Amino acid sequence: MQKGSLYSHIESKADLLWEVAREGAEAFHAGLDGVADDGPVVERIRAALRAHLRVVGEQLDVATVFIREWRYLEGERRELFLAERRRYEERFRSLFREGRERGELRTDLDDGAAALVALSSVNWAYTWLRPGAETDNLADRFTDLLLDGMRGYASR
Amino acid sequence: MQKGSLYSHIESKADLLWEVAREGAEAFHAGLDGVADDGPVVERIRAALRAHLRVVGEQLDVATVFIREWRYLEGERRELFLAERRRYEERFRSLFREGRERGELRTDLDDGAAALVALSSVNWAYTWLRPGAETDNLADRFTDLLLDGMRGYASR
DNA sequence: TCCTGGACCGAACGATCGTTAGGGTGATGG
DNA sequence: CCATCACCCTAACGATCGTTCGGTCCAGGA
Repeated sequence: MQKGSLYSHIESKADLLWEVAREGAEAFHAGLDGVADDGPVVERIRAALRAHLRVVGEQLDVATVFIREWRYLEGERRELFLAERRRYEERFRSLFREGRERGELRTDLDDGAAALVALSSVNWAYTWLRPGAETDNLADRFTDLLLDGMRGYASR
Repeated sequence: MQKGSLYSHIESKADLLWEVAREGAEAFHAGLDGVADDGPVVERIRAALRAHLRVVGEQLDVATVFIREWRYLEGERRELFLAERRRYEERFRSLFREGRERGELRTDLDDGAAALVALSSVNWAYTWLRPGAETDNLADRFTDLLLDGMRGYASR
C-alpha cells in the first residue's frame, strides 16, 4: 500500500495513534478481565502476568503503543489514555495489596514497588520479544522469580 | 541554540547518536566497575542496581540512548554497540550466576531470567524517572524485592 | 447490465528535517 | 590593538513526511 492510500481508512496520523492506543488499552484490560477475582492471589498474579505478556507477544505493535508510544498523544486524548493506563496499573497494584492483606504475600510488602517491578519486567518485553513467541512459560518464570525471590527457598 | 549551530560541534546526526551511545556504554560500564568483585554477592547486586539507576537518574538522555535509542545506529556501529551492551548484560548475569554457585542465592536460580528481570526493572525507569531524582533508595527497594521475593519471609 | 462504493495508486502540496554556507560576536593572546 | 578562534546566527538547499486529490480497478447490488 502507498502512504496516501492509508487516508481512505484514517482521518489523520494522530487519529490512527489514538485508535491503536485505545485498542491497546482494550486488549490489556481485557486480559485482566480474564483473571479470576477470587482464589489464591498468587495464581491471579500469575494469570495477570501471563495475560499481559500474551498481549505483548500477540499484538506487538498495539502493545508498543500502549506501553511506550502513547506519549505522542496530544491534548485531551493524552489525558483520557493516561487515566486508562493508571487504572490498569492500579488493577495490578490491587492484586499485590490484596495478597498482602490476606497474608498470602509478605505483610511488609510495598505493593507500589511490587507492581512497579512486575509491570516493568513484562513491559520491557516489548523491546525484545519476538512477535508470536510463546509467552506463558516466560510469564511463569517471571512470576516464580518475583514471588519467591532469588535467595533461600520459598514456601512452594 | 539554532539547529544549524549544532553542526559546528558534530559531523552528522548519526555521529551524534554514536557519540552518545558510546558515552552511555562508558557510563554504565563504569558504574559496574565501581562494584567490588568480591564480598557478599547480594551486596554486589545491590551496588550494581544502585549504579545502574544512578546513571539513569543523573544522565537520563545518555541512558535513554543506551537503553532504547541505540537501535537507530546503523551498520558496524550498531554491531559494536550491541557487543558492548551484551557484555553489560553478561556482567549482570555473572553476578547472579556467582551468587548461585556460591550458595548465596537459590541453587535452582535461572540466572538468565534473574538478570533479565533485574535489568528490566531498572531499564524501565528511564520512562518515568524524574531527572536528578534520588535513586539509591529506589534501587534498594528493587533489590530487596528481587532477592527476598514477595511472599513469606526471607533469611535477612 | 450498469452503477455505486470502497480500496488503492500516482502525483502533487506545504511543512518539517538534516545539512551547508556565510557571516557576526566576543573572549583570548601575541 | 589586531588576529584568531570558538561559538552561534540566519538563510537556504534537498529530502522526507503528512496529507490531499483525481483517477483506476474491482466486487456487489439494483
